[in-house]
Amino acid sequence: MSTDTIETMTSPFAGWAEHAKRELGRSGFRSGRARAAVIDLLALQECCLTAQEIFDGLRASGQTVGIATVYRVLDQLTQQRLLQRLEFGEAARYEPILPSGEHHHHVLCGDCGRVEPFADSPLERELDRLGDQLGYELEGHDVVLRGFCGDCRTDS
Amino acid sequence: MSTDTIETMTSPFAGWAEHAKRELGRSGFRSGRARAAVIDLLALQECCLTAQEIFDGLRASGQTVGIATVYRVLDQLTQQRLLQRLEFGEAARYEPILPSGEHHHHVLCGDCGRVEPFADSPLERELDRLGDQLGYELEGHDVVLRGFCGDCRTDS
DNA sequence: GTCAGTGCAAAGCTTTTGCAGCGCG
DNA sequence: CGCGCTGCAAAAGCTTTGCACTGAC
Repeated sequence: MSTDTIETMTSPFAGWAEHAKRELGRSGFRSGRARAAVIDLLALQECCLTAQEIFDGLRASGQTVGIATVYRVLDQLTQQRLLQRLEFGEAARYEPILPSGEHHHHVLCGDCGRVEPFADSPLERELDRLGDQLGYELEGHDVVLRGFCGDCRTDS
Repeated sequence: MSTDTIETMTSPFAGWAEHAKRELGRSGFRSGRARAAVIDLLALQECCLTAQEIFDGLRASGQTVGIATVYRVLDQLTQQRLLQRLEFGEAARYEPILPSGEHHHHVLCGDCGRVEPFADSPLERELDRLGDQLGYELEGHDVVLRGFCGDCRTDS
């Protein structure tokens, strides 16, 4: 509150921090400084972060949180289905799961390294259909597109 | 050669070993015992393997190959676009890329841990369409479905 | 003969675990 | 005031790198 910037207001994860804390309380977790800091930082993002990025981000804002605690918090939140764990390349990335069930996937540029989110309903329907077809009770799915973005593409 | 089993004949990656070796030669790589062993083992698989599984598999068949060499070979093959690197969970997995461009995706069971391949043309078309729509020149994509297989599902 | 290919051991990273102390409920 | 939450340091994977030696061309 108080001095939130425009960026904060337009974050796709607005309201998620409160949701997450409420859910944790409901599940019997106690509240703590470090966990609140991690949750608040995640809620301000546009897209997914690594544990190290979270650790550095908190450091930069003057908050000291042990890296082990960052990992523990990410693990708890993932198990409570409040975070989605993503695995591209080096380190695992995490991003909030919205209570609405809305979610997106990622497209990576192999040249500049950018990670962009995108959402698409037909794709979601197709994936659900596939789960049924395979006889699986689906719990989630990841889609990662790799290529070259508009700025980096060669168009040989 | 010599005592190939039926399984070998029906492997989805039949012919890939020769293709891979030919491509490497064409790119100026010299041939070597360890690399040939890794390539031959991969060509016999149904689905993706981890570096450790390859190392153990070679050991089991009496071939000694350093784990570092396994990683180096996997890295070279991936860079030559002869292998696809996949990242679910713990360790990275690798599987042959067929020259025909045919490929499949994976569905994981969260209970028994099984990994099954599946292919679906409508999904591929949808993903290509999305790349265009996003302004990306797509190079590849990964799709991972997570859930519970027919044997493990609860169907509450 | 030269230089890529290989094995072993050591180093590097990400992630997890042990343990002592702090603080929420 | 008990037990969960935290931080630090150590440990535990997976993966990469350094180096000396072997072997392909």
